[in-house]
Amino acid sequence: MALSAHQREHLKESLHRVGLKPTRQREHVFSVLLTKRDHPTVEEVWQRSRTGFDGISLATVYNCLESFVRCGIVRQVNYEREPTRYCPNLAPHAHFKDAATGRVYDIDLPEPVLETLRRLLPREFEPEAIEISFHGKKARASR
Amino acid sequence: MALSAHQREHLKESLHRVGLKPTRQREHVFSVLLTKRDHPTVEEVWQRSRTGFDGISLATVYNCLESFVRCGIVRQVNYEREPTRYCPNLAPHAHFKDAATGRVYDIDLPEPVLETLRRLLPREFEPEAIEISFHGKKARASR
DNA sequence: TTGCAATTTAGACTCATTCTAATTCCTAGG
DNA sequence: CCTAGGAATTAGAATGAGTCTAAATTGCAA
Repeated sequence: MALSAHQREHLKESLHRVGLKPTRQREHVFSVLLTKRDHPTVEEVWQRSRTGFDGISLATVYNCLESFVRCGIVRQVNYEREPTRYCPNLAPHAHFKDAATGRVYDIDLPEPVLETLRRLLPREFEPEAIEISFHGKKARASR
Repeated sequence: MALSAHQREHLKESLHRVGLKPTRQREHVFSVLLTKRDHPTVEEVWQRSRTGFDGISLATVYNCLESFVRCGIVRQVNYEREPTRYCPNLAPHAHFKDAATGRVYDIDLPEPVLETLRRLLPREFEPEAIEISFHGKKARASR
């Protein structure tokens, strides 16, 4: 699925802010991320990118994803030391990993909860990021 | 530093619960973890273990740590995809990683806060574990 | 003692990720 | 339209944490 004019503009500006340029590859990989937001690994992004962008290399997919993280439009998600996953959801959220399927779900994080967490820290700690991940079972078969 | 009789007994029972035996190596590695609770990596545990246990192998340190995790007396701590760290603190706690030094600090997690987090989940999610990690700067030079 | 199962060990292996060096692509200036 | 130069892309090599394998050792129970 191609990017909308709005999405393309957003990508362009975000990249520019850190001195990078939009390219065909970056646009395509970004569209892959937006199209199926299921926290894919690099390998999965690569597979998906190759249909629609013949011959795109794995190294390029690594580079593209890294540039998105650098300019702040994509987050990395790690569970233990499994392959890193990529998430274009910019709102503050936690992740829940279903042990049975391995699927990762976004869990909305209201600001007051974040504030509660920050208040746990002694004064000398100045947090820049908070990562919250749940691990467990998910009932039912809803998507 | 050697294990106290109490600690040795605790280790023995914990291992037995999952069908493992206490060994010289396991006791030594466990004492290393208890002596300096600074979330060491495997490599660091290995270095520390070799003074006091000549010739203990890296593979054994990996095995020992894995057996501790299996029987629930040690937790793994991961930041991004850096080498896994090991933590003998059993109380529910979060971690704060200081960007400047790389040091990891334990942050106490009161039960009510955990409950708040669990309540963020839709009914079909059944969490078994919650991981919380802060990342940021720490002021002052206190330990 | 002996036998046996668990543990330890060295070293080979895996695999996600990073690096390298060569090629290709844009684009601004002529 | 050309061309030069910097950025981006690429294939493949390198890295490094962690896992696996198969052989040696250990500790214990009969």
